[in-house]
Amino acid sequence: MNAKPLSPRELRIWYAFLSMGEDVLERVGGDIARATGLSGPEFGVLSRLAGYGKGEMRQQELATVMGWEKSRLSHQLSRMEKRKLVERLSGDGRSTIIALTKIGREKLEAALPIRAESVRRNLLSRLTAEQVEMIIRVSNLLDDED
Amino acid sequence: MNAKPLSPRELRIWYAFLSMGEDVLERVGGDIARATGLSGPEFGVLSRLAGYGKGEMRQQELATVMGWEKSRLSHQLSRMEKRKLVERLSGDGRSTIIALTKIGREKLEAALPIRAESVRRNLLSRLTAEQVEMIIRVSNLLDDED
DNA sequence: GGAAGCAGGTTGTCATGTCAACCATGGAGT
DNA sequence: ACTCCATGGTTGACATGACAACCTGCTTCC
Repeated sequence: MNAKPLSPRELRIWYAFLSMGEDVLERVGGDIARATGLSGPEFGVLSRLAGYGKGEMRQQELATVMGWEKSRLSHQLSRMEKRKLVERLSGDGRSTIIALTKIGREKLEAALPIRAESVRRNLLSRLTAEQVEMIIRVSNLLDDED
Repeated sequence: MNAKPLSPRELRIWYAFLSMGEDVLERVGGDIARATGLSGPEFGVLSRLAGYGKGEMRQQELATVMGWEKSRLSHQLSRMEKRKLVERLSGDGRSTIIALTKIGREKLEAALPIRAESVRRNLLSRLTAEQVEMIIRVSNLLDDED
């Protein structure tokens, strides 16, 4: 357990891997923010809410589909509630229902085509079919592990 | 300018791309943090400092090689100074020299093999030669664009 | 020499994330 | 009924990040 530090070649691969993700994410997030004022996390919450049923979901379920801890989601929802993007409806006592507001839905509708255009321009249009296959394969690979 | 929303297939690719980066980054960062107590940003600053000359660099130069804004770096250095990982030496009046401390260097030395092992285990060992080529190619592609 | 301007840093404010401690409700088991 | 306790949420403290406003020495240029 005293591995040799990464070689220059290994370092290059590692940095390339890191910058690949950061860069694309920043571009797409920036496009959405400039067009609608929504941040990445805000967009994420709104799109999940809209994607299930009528734009309502139990908070715990929302946390699960987003892959977030409960406290992270609670903080995020508090900020979004202040900005009228979502509202908290009292559930059955120990649970809480999160619902899209009118404003939240409108902003989301405006953001969807922007994201589509940006993802296509910044990522999809630059990938060959083999590269797409690889992304899916590597991603599945990594998801499955311990 | 009213693009159709992403299709389910496009969405799958996008989410796969996102999770690929997040997941690996979280594992490597977690390994380093558990072993040494260093966070990702802290490790980044220390390794850049050690990588150039004797562990000293002008603050502005450090910002450039990290690709960070000056205010982000200033905040980060303040926190790291409080933890005795780096120190600020007065430069020529309008500049500041940032230097590794003994503690900073020791923690960095401890972290390097951990990172190497973790990057190999979580990324490099899972990629074929073609996949490595592709990562470098896609990354270069994306770096060059406006 | 004096005004303008810029480069290098700092600071404040707010959004985002993580972690741990805490609170409240609904059951389970006795 | 009463104690326990797991589940669902909130809160506080702190690290991280982005952005804008603000200082402060040089230079430049007239």
